[in-house]
Amino acid sequence: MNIGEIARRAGVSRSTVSYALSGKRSLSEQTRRRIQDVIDELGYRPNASARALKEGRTRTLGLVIPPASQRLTDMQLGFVASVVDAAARADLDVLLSPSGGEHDRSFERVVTGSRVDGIILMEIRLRDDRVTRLQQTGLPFVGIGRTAEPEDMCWVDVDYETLISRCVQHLADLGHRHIALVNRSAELVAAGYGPGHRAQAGFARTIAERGLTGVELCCADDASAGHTCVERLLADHPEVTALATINEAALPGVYRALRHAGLEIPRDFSVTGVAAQHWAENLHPPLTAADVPADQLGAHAVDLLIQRIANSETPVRHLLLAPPISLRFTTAPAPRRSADGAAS
Amino acid sequence: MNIGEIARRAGVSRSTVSYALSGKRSLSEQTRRRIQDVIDELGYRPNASARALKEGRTRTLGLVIPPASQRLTDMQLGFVASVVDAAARADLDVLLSPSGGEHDRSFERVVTGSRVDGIILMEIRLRDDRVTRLQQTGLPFVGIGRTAEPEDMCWVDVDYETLISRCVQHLADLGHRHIALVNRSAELVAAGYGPGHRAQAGFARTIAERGLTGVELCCADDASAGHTCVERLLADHPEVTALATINEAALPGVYRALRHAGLEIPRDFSVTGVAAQHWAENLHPPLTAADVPADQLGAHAVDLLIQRIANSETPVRHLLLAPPISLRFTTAPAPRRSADGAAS
DNA sequence: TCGATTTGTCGAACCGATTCGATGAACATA
DNA sequence: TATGTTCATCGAATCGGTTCGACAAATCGA
Repeated sequence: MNIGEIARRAGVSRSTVSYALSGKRSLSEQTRRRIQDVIDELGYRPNASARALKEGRTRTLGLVIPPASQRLTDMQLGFVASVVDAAARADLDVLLSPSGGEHDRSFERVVTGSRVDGIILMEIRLRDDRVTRLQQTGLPFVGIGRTAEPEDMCWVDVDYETLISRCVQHLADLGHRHIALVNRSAELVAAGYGPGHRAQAGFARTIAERGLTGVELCCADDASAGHTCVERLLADHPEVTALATINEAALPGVYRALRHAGLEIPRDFSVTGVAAQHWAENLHPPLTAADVPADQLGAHAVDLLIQRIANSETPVRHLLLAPPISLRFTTAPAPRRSADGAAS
Repeated sequence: MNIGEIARRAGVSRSTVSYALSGKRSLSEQTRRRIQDVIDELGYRPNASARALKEGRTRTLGLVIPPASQRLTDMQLGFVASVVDAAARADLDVLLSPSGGEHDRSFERVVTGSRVDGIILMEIRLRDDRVTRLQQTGLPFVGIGRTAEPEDMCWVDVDYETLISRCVQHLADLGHRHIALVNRSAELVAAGYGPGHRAQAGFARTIAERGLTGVELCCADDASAGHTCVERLLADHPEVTALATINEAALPGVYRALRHAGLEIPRDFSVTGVAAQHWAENLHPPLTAADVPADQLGAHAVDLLIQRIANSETPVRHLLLAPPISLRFTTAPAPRRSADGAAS
């Protein structure tokens, strides 16, 4: 069931069938009809490999995700979903490639075997070998996230520095003087995870500007780690009355630990940060947070990539989003506390 | 940078380079070395489309997921992760295709354009057009889930009927007489979602066998729906003292509604069901549930598919898993209640 | 030393599409 | 009627690999 078979049954040459399919030359209505009938009858569709070989493009995008074994956060899942959706809208397929860990073969295959027309790279580190590798090869790519020197690459990113700064401002405006930052895991930050570092920077800067005191904590990406982390925070720094976080997966545990300690949110303790909208809304109480528009980011990344693929001379473009904080129900004026930090 | 270029630089023919790469014929150590050096120097890798065209296989698996816009449950995410991992271990790539909704073009492209060697189909309905379509085309495929007549296809599935039955048995053994089933959304069940129907069947059968009374509820896949659903349950059926569910996404809301109603889990109300282990453990209190081993299922599906691809005469095989219930902290003996159902 | 076998390499065909230049028929123009 | 256009279609080359048959050189056994 290849193009030759169609041609034979329709009594035309293979090239004529090809033109009927692509419309790149005019055909008599009569032959076009005949060819279309045969195609419909046999359910023929051109072989993707053959087409890719001749055309020099695969109509496929690569999506490089963090090693799949490590659970994706809600936000990451949102990115994947929106990339897949946006690609589907543009009639492009998506090839998934876990990278990092033991999966470097997969990354190399995708990058180097002409399997895809371009790549979307998630979870970029401040220094990232994969970016270097992609720049070597010249394959078009767009990052969701950015390296330390991001000028000569295309990316979309969330401005964690600004967002965490705004969170701290917001808490300071409410009278909180002692604020914690709950970051993502220590290993991730140590490995140069950009959002972690930028959140730190925004936090430290704003704490200093407003003359507050701040505590930084790292926390693994799950609820029980969030629980432990806040227990420790309350024990070691009882003066703290609010926290901001970029670790959405930890939030259920954060809530739980506060409740266990007899602190009601937001009356006794305020919580805010950066999270996927879906996640923030489904917590209880719903989280006052900067809602990361994962769907927009993913779709925009796909758009940028499509442009670069169409014309590799397209200037590199960036999109740095700092969505406003959505006020929900987890921040309130700082409670009055006695000197030792117990709630009044 | 194609095979001809390598051949020229190494001073051999293209076929010799090909044999050097595949090892399918013996070469002198000397020429093999020379060729390998050139390959390493230029970082050459064969063009995947050309290879796929000649070999007649793409070394790619298709993974058909529910429309990405609709959020994946934790369990579904586990399937995706394990499929991607298992495929990577077998040096296969994974092409993602959202299906259903507006994405039928994507499904057709994957199925019919010779883009993949085989397909893994998630979220199969009791009657499923995609299965019919795949059987027509003869493309090897394996379902995660199964249709109403699953004998002539390959699949792996979770035995929801047995699992929910066991949940009810467990609750009955603890003295509960009035038990609810929290199913997934009404639309999903109406659309012929297999697990929904099979859970219903197991529930109804066991309720009858043990002479209990049962209530069935449908509930959308998120926490707030779970909350509403349980509120309604408590209002309409105050005699109910326990529930079983296959709707893991609703569980946080289920817990919350029970707490709001002043019911402590498991003292006043027992909760159990089927969930991804990760999810069950991260709830608070951790859920007594049948832990679905998503990673095993996905890996097994990939294995089956690889076998079928290698030899399409491989007999169809099934795997129906009924993992044991892990006792955690959400079931307890039925509370004594007054006749109108209020806790004593 | 001759024929048989093994070893190492090459050339050509092929996979299934796309696309360019060519060709012949139909038609218009002079 | 000769000439130039336009239209519809075809044949052949091409994309970058793999693989089969051929063949020369080296090695072996008798």
